[in-house]
Amino acid sequence: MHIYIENIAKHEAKEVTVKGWLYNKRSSGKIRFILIRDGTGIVQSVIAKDETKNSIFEIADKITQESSVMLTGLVKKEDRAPGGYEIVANDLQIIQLAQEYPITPKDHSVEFLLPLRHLWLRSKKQSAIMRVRHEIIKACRDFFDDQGFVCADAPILTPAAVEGTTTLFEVEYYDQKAYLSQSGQLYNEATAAALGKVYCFGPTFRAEKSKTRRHLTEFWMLEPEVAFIELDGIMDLAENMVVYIVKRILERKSTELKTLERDFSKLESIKKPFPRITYEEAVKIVQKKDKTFPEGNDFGAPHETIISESFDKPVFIHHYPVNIKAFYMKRDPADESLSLSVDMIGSENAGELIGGGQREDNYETLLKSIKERGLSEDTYAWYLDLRKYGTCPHGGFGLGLERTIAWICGIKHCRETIPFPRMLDRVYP
RNA sequence: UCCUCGGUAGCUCAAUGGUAGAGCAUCCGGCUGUUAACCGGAGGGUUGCAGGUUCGAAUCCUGCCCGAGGAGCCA
Repeated sequence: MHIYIENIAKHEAKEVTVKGWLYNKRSSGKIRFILIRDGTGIVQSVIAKDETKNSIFEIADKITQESSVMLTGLVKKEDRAPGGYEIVANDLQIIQLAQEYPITPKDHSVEFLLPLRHLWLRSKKQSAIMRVRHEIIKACRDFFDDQGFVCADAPILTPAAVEGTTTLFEVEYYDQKAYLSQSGQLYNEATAAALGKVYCFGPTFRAEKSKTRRHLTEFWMLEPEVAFIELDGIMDLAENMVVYIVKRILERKSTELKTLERDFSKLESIKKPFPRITYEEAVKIVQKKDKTFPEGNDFGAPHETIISESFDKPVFIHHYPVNIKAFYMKRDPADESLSLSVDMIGSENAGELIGGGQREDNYETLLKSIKERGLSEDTYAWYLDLRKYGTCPHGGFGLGLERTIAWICGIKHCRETIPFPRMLDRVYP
């Protein structure tokens, strides 16, 4: 019977077949140990010369790393085997004998591994990250679906910019120009007015010349948008979501977190409430360590580090000055120079994981803001329409998926959190 | 666009102006419980490229190419 390695314990003392790839092998005189991986786990099989067919023993000698194989044998509880179980082989077939495999079980540099990403994904650590990624995606969807949100995805091909105009990938769209989406947010506002509570979840694209551990040119963003919600409600939603995701990964992906050598205590402390500080309070924290930081500026990576190190949980920073946030942010009625915006900085120096806020819902104010920034009224005509036909207080946020995965996995660089990272100067493989 | 660091065997690195080397991988041999197994042997090099200084350059100088980290911008 063909089984997956993750279920091996259920088949103790039974004959099973595993299908997979040779992970590694060791030998000692007349005994061979081969490690097979099938994507769900790794299992050791033992082949002793005097206790099995000669043909199997010869195959075990010949087999190379990453050859595809089919192995049949008896499952035995064995403390000496990694994982606690091993298979006593009585049949072994090579599906394809692999050529010399470039990625050995020793250390390699990212320089070497990145062009080999299609093979690198087979390694223990990388496949663990992909499994955590999958669970985070599923947790995000479940969190919103269970509360009656509707997934209403935004288009990827768009006629205009959401954020700036300098960071767009341009594509030919028949006889006109189109751009790859930087955010689904403006469309979310339309679907939220149709459906009440919505989210979109898909790839977004930014042609920034950024070359840091936090940047990909193609990254996934989860963006909920809610009608009749205000700033505090947006923070509540984000906080509940993050707590839910972290708890679920701890419950369901502990094996993977162990493979990644993650410090569990750092994740176990992610509980409500998260600190909520104003931009002004955040500036004071930064200025304690960097006296040169001018109030009114946006925080750069070193400043985020200072803020992050002051807390052992993610922290919300709200009420940023209007001029460092996008045109659609609602102004604080109590102080017109401030916006009802909020960012969430991850703990352990994970950077900005969430950006969002309450949107400008007044037609005249929004039009003024568009004009002030030199944007075209015509381009945003449909967006302005939303303020003509039953406008209401509303808002939402965007969660950077790859940064969130990197934070939860304790991985430094975002490029390891997506199967095939797209970065400045790298689109292969 | 700017700043910093780097490029030596398939991989990871050493050799600080004087014979280019080690571990892993590969191939051959040994070992009946291995845990990135171990032990012995072999093959493997235009030191990123082009100039220059020098009796002599992987090493010093100039230019270029490629890569990594970071800044700005941003999730």
